[in-house]
Amino acid sequence: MMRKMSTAPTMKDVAREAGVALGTVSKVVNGLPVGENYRIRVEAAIEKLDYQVNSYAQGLKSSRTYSIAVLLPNTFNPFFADLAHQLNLALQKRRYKMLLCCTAFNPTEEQEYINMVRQNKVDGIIGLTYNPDLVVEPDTPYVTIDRYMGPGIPCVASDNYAGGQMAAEKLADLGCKKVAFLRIGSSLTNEPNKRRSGFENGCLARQLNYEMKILDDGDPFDGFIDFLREHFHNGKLDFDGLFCVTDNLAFQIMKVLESMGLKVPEDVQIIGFDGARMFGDGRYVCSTIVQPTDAIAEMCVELVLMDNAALRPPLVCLPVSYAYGGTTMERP
Amino acid sequence: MMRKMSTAPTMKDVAREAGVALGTVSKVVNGLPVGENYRIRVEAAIEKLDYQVNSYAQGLKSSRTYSIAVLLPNTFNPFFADLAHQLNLALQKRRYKMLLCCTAFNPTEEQEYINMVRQNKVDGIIGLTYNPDLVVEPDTPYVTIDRYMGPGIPCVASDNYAGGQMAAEKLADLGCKKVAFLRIGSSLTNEPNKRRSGFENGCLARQLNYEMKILDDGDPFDGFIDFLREHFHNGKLDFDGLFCVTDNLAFQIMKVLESMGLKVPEDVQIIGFDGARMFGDGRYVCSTIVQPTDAIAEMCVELVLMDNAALRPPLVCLPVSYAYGGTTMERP
DNA sequence: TATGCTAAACGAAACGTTTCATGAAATTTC
DNA sequence: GAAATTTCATGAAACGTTTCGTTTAGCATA
Repeated sequence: MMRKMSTAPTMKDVAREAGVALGTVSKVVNGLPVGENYRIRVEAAIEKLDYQVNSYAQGLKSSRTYSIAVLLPNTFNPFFADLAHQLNLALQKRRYKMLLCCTAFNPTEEQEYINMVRQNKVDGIIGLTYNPDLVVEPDTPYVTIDRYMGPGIPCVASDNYAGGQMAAEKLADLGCKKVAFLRIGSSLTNEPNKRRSGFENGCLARQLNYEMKILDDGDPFDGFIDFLREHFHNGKLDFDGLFCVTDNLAFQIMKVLESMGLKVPEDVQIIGFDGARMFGDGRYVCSTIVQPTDAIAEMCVELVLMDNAALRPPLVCLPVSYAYGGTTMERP
Repeated sequence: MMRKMSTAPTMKDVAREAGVALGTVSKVVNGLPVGENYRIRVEAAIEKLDYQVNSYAQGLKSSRTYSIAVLLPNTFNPFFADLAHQLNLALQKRRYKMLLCCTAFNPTEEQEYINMVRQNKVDGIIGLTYNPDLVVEPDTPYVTIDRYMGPGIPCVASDNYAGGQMAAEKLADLGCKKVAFLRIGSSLTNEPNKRRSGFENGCLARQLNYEMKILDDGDPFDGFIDFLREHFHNGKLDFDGLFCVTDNLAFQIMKVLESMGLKVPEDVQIIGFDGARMFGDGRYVCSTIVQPTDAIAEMCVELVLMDNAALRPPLVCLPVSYAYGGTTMERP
């Protein structure tokens, strides 16, 4: 007496087993109101047959897929890694799946992923992208991180302006007299660019001398080396403090300073931005302005799943904080 | 004269537009042989209507979803982050999507994700998991990283034994006289455990004195601190070399040594395992045995997508290499 | 007991593909 | 030139859900 076990059980099988109609099973599965005795019978049948809904049939019928695509440049950079992790957590909490797409900062990749994801009918997209003219399906909720892309597309970011200001104030508090701001990155208008104006403002408020060295994405890194050399006389740097636009940059700059025979933080104090840590819980890579990745992730998920699109704010800025990481002079 | 644009175009729309049958459109979309003139007409219609296949309908009908679930503990640890990235690359190359699931080393999470993923009818699963008795759907191809789970479930790993041996040899080459192996991690049998025996063997071959301190997953980290204290007399450590089972551990141990007033690598040389780097391309966190994450990822994808399950090897070991990271004495 | 009303189960239709039996057209063969 | 063969477009059926108009059962009222 063989049972046909060749194929996975469907709702129809459950209905037959429980002696109820198809629609009733559907209701039970979706938690809709059903008579108590029916519910019990259906649940027993589900248990017995080890029934699992087929989410492809579900997706086809209801165009609700419980999956969100996340576009990030990579998972190398601890900031992105952290973001990926927090997004995964926030989505999981709501029983959503995360489709992770690494774009390598490549505008073509970004667009291709968006297209691919359209086919997959994800319920929404959360993207930290660099393509200035990304074409997104207007009917798929889209939320960006760090990059304002137009009305109807909310952008979630740290309070970059406040972060820049905080960095300036911290350097001033730590006794710096002449500082510099180093930035390399996208030349598009985006939220992280506000770090510069925040920093400038902070310096002005504290009457702190400052210079800027701004490179664009394609520019060779050597630009910074040249800049530092120009300000290097008799074994001493003109600056006693540096604010680097990211921890990644700070990390690279430290290597340059080291090769010039300069000590961090004794000769130059450095503050980065992002809050990069080595193993998720290790110490910070450098003294840094920490982005609240947990809050950012939570907010992104909140917004991308929001029913009433009209209520979505165009820009959400979340508070940053300062963390000691050994590249500034104070004791932690 | 309004076109109905309310809903996305379907194959039926394309067929009507091109004046061909539904099946013909399907063939064109799937690259099956079709008369040249038909193909051209269909392609024009697809272009014109901006048609995108609905992969949920596709998945329902063909039970081929072009998506693979990847289970990793997190994306913090640079090794996992690297793996995630390389897997993403390898999958993307074959036009597969990656469903990333972070399990936080939690057996329950792991099982829940497996269950969730069953519903989603992914084409396969690649998992770096810790639950010893994970129940996986036998009809979904499963490939593990680092953990042999039984026949029919291929395991991809670095050559951990050779890596351990390499670490011992390196320490011997660098002039160490007495070394120690520190390990914390899962007590299950798994591939990384072979690092110990490889190391032991390497030490014996080179007549290098060694000790071991092995902690299990739940054990408090203080076990290592106690161990080091026991071997610390008059400001000197009994060991001049340490092999830590992961870079993460090496990183933590370095902090302990620092707090004891010991200098790395002058007082103690340290070799870790994994090949963790800060920003994907920064320097290594410590001198380390590097795992070939690219090859691991490629192999996992290869195996999980392999048509003939019978041909899948039970275990694949891939070659590791040594990298200088500032915690050993040689110049890079 | 007959009537009206509510609540909830029922089950057919539809979602957008793939597949396959059918048949038409083109090609080959004698 | 007719018959046999091959080639390939056709379109209906099926995949496993959700939805919604219909029907039935249950209960209160008179």
